Amino acid sequence: MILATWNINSVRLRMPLVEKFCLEYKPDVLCLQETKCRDAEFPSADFRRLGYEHLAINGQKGYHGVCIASRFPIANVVARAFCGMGDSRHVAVTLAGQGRVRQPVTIHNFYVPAGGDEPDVEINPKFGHKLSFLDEMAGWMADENVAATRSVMVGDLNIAPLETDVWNHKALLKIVSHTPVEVARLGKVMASGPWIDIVRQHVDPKEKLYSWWSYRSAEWSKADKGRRLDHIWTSDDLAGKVSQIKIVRDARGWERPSDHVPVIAWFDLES
DNA sequence: ATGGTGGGCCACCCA
Repeated sequence: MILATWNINSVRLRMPLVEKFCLEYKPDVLCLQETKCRDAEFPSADFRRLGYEHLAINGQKGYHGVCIASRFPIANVVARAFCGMGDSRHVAVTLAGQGRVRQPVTIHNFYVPAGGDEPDVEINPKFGHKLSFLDEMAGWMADENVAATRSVMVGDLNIAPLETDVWNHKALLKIVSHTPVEVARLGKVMASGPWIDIVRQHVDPKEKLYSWWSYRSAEWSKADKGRRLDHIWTSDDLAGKVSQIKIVRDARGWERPSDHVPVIAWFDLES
């Protein structure tokens, strides 16, 4: 089972890139963030044509929006609202246990608030919202035992936790996405269950690794001022079933790209 | 320290 996560930054605008990616990497399950359209405007027919007949969409007009597109049947679709707001930042499904997925697997797809520019809750409510969102995630995941067994959590978490998840650790310590306060909050989310950062299990933490490069930086590849904001975690029972990981860096150089690139995990769930 | 570039959508919001 091939699972991918990608902040697409407008699914309608970038449907040609979604198609290119799906034809090249053949993900069975594709989790998108920042779809930026209402459910009725989601290009569902295009996904069905590509073989993704099972869609769980949680969209809203103009902002945010997440979806899970699957070749396998899905059940138990849940879209939770966080922080008492109407933002579409979460959707979850369970893949039925059949065929190449022998037993059910639950997948959570998150788009964590970016948090604004100033890492100070006193003057920046967006930063407060981000921290509250993470606290609520941690509490809810612990209460619901989300990570207990056969679970995957993916998404744009808008935090680069490790020193090697950013191009310059010292320079970014006061930059939202890499502040110690956020990294500690993300640590609490991870401690809400037996979660494993499966990408870092496959890529040495000493190696630099990014999934996002700002639109504002010229020559993104040469300057390489990236951050690893996009994540795939699994419950510990699934960690040994991941055979390969890839971050599709090339996608940042495609025509009219998203500022994020896909992250892919290959699972062996047949045994 | 500043401003740089992209979304949605039509005055600015967001990243």
